[in-house]
Amino acid sequence: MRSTPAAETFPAQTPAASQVFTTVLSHGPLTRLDAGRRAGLSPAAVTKAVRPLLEAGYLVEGADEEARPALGRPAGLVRVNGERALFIGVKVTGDELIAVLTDLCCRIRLARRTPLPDRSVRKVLASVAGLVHELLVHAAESGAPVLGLGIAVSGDVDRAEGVVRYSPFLEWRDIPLAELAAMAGGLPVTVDNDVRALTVAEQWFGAGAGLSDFAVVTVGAGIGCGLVVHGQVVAGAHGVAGEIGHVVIDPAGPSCHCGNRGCVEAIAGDAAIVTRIREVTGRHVADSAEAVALARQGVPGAREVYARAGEAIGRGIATVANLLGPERVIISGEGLAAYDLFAGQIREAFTAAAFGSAAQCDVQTRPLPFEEWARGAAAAAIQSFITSTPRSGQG
Amino acid sequence: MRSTPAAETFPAQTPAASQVFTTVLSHGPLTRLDAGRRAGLSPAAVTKAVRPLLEAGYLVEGADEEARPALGRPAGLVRVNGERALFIGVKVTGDELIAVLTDLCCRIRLARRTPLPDRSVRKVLASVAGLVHELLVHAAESGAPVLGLGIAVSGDVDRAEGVVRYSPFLEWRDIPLAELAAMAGGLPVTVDNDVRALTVAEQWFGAGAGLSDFAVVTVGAGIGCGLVVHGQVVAGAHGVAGEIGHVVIDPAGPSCHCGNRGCVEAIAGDAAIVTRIREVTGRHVADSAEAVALARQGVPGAREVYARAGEAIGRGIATVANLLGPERVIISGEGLAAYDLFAGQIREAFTAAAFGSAAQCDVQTRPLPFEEWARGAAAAAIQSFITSTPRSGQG
DNA sequence: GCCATTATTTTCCGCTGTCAATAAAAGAAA
DNA sequence: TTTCTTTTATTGACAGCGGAAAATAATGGC
Repeated sequence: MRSTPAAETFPAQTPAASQVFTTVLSHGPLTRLDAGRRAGLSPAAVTKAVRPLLEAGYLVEGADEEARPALGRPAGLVRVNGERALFIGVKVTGDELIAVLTDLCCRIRLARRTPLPDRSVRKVLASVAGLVHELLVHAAESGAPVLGLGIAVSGDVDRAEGVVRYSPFLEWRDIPLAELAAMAGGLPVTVDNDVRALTVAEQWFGAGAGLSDFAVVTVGAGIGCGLVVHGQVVAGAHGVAGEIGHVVIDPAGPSCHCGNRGCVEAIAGDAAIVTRIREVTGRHVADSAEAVALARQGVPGAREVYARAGEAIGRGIATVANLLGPERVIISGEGLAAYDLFAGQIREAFTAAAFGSAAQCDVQTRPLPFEEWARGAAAAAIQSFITSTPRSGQG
Repeated sequence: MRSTPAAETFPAQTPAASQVFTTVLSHGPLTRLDAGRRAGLSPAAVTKAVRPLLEAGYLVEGADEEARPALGRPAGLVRVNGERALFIGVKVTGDELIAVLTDLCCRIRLARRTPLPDRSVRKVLASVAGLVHELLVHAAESGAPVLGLGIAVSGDVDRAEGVVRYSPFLEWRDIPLAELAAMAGGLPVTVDNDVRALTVAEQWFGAGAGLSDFAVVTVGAGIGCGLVVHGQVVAGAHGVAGEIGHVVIDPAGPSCHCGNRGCVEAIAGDAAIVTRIREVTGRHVADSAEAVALARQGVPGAREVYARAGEAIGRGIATVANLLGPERVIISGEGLAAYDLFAGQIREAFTAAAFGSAAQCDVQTRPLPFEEWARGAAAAAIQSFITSTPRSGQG
């Protein structure tokens, strides 16, 4: 039954050990005292938690040369040994696969992309296996073991079960992807929704580190949103959450594929912008790159389309802020390439529509290189590896 | 410094004991086995947790006469002894105080309301003290001790600190209400936002019992929303959360006191409906009761105003469902008196605007008697009492 | 009366994290 | 150089929580 080899498991048996490790992972090198303070543990507990992790090579010690206070015993810093383990993350889009090899600190070692002519589960799995193999070969040279594979798919994904319930882009329904991929690749597999995976990456390795309530908004072909509330990623009781793209901004707006009018996505999604610019300028516009170019050239009407998109996004973010009161909102996504075209409107619309002190929410932007989605998948795999119970876990 | 007497504390030292008690509180009489199953504990742990609570009188045993399976040792049911302790909840509105005396199961024993001619902190405290005294006298007859006072106020309230940061209705800013009321009344005081308090009541004693993700939407003078995500009430990083009333539904809609146009509250709030019906029908309409009457009589235009309000509420709820994917939404509030006038539209708009399986969310309505807000305050007090750490807690 | 069956309690037992005391690693003072 | 002071890390004893398994309890059926 189990074709996957008994993979290495993470030597953090106790809650405290997990706690300490993730704290060090997210907050860089820390003294044992600081780690304890952050994790709410006594120094003694940190010492005990750290030892097996040092022995297993997941943590390393290194003293901080500069910035040492003149008095007292110098602090010994503890940090995660990124070299200790590698992970692979794969993002499956409608027409291509993006894969990255990362270390334990989720730093990208290598990225690959390959077109995906066929969306059948079989073919996708074969392509994934091919990419994974390629990355494994590279990883073998570095000597570090690859300990997990994360796969990110848009749509309704049940991470705990490893099942893709429904992915409209891929036209998949109830595919036990984790199991299938584990059989093909021999690695423990984590499957998650793409936006949630990206949110995990921000939560552990990005601008969300240490925050208990924040949101990630992705702007691109679709408009998505990952939410962290009470320190946990929101998954939704029925698999749907963070659908900011289908929040209705203007009931008189353009119609959306979801059946409504004036969704954020129907105004600010890539396709919507391209279509609208085509209509407004009368020119032929092939893709968003051209749309951006037209707007930057100052072609009449094109700028306004972006302005309107920015307004829609800003309103959507304000809605999230009004409902959840996050500490921070991180805007990211491929669409950020056009950020200069709508940044002002996003901020303006957000400030106008945020209620009371919800406006205090810190709205940031982060560039999103194309491998970022795949990195999110790797982050999910890292998370699974670290939090996996050391019992006989199945792929 | 401490003018409050050393009040009785809840004898649940261990997490397991708290867990078991709240489980029994929310899910009625349970066998020890069932309680353990629900709380994720072994039967042995339940026995140990239950004993001190029985001894202290917070729990009582009672066998279930009917519905006993023919075989095996009959189960001994454990339930909360409501008589063991009483709590007082007070809701402060702009023009009146509502107070209730409840038992430990949050069942209302007595309700009182009194007009509030003056909103100064001094006067409000005096009125609260008067009402509390009156209820205390009644409570004394029953012999059960009153162990906590909850105060619910609309606006930005920091429950942990017991401070009202800003309440627009009362025009209060940074009032350490818990401390002030504790000095006046001699009871441990919990101060919370009114909608959050109501949400706590639903979470522990109502339709949210046992759910880890749900929302409470209140319809009335304002449109509010309390959220429970991952089993905890959402408070917002900056004190604002659940502001569904100021989610913009229609940028071309009527202007709202918050400065925007087309907020849910600007369409479906009591004042908005009355104003609009006045405009549409040309008649004099004094308050919502008259507005409802006109709509029920079939006066042309009045019904449509309610229909539009229902649509706005339904859209707002759909927005919550799209973003958070709650298991259930509980609609409540004074405005529910007009439920027959907009129920259809709420449901319709919700179904239309909910994305994908977010539409599976169970939308319920619950009548909201006038004392319900005060009961929410009592629920908050009960929660504080039960979860209070048995260290030297301050009032 | 004995047995099967289910509920509850008891009796250990492992394990976790805290506490308080101790060691370690400096620079400062003598 | 020695000794102090200061801050960090470690150690070992310890309390207590919750689990596993075995014992006990309460029934109805045979």
